[in-house]
Amino acid sequence: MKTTAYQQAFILHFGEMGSRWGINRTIGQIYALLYISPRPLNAEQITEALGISRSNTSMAMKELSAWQLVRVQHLPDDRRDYFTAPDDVWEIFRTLVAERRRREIEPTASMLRGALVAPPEQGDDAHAATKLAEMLELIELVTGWLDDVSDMDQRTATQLMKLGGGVQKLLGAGRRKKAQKATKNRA
Amino acid sequence: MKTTAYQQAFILHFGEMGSRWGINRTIGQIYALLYISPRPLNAEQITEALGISRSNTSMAMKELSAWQLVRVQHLPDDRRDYFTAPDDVWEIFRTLVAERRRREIEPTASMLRGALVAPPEQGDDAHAATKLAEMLELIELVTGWLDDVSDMDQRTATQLMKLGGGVQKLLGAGRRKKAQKATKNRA
DNA sequence: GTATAATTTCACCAACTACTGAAAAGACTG
DNA sequence: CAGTCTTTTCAGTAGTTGGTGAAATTATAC
Repeated sequence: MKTTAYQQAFILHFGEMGSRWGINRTIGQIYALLYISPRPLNAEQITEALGISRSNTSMAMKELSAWQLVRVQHLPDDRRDYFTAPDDVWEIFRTLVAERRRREIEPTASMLRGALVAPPEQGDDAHAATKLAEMLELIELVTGWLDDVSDMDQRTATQLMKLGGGVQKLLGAGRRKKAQKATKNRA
Repeated sequence: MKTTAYQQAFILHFGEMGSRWGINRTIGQIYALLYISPRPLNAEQITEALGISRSNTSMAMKELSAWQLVRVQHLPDDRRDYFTAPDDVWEIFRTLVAERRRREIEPTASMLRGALVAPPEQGDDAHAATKLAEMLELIELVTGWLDDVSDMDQRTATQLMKLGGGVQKLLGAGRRKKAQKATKNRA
């Protein structure tokens, strides 16, 4: 497995962005490689393409599997594992949203729910409880919405998002804050 | 400045989640503290409340300011800086979305645009270019939508999100993937 | 069973990040 | 301006994370 300069640019970018996205360089690179690869790759090919150690590849694949971002498959007469990224970006997007929600938001939502079971009613604690409630409400609103969108097929979701601020017309109200904007011609 | 056990729980949770959110413990704790504090706090109070060093507080405030997540204000006859988090969660949410977008998505979108100015037309590079285009399209769709929602006032956005999958009725199409769901009674 | 191929685990080292205390810089007062 | 209060910077260090090679484990073949 050798990669072209064109592919390299993309792979290296994902590696660098990895730290901002909370994943490590190796994982970012591997995912980029799998995403653009026209065929499944085995661990050895990945190792060679990226110039990393075999064990590093192994650990990264484990992590990517935990994120449910890769599929394993097998070729006839070959017992090595071959990996692919789903080829539908929309599916990848949904998986990412679901996993990030589970890891980064759900624990907080559940802590907040716990703190609000018997909210204090006096003093600064009462004020704190009010703020926690506001935060929880927003979290539930947004995650609920994300659930709804994840349940849509790509076509519907696309339609919905392209509609953008235009949805207000449908809702009947006309409360835009900053007049026009990009909205208009994305449909 | 001392914190109650109730406040502590919230603050410590944010500190722990910090690593998952890509911020450090100190920053998570400080933000939690400011968020629930009924009044502005100065650096010394924060330092004391969290049991960290004064210099750590200073660096954290610099970082939070860079994220535009805190406001500085002054009290009469007191030359220390007093910090607050915006008290509207919706505003905080918008800031977070905008900043994450700027730091975590925009660099990639711009790299993709660059790679697609003169896309290769043959072989594996051509396939890669197709995948990059798909990714860019999704990114633009989602960020465009986020822009639209950020421009809405909280009321409108809430209404929109509560509507959830119900928007499909408005759109006229009926393509839900997994029949009903939580959607129904959130309005 | 033994041999071989493929994968995973893990102790170790390197690189990076978070935090501190001390010193410097900046801002205001009289 | 000297003195004081406040904030910032920074070198050093502790703690964490990332990546490797060697060894162990698992899976298949003969």
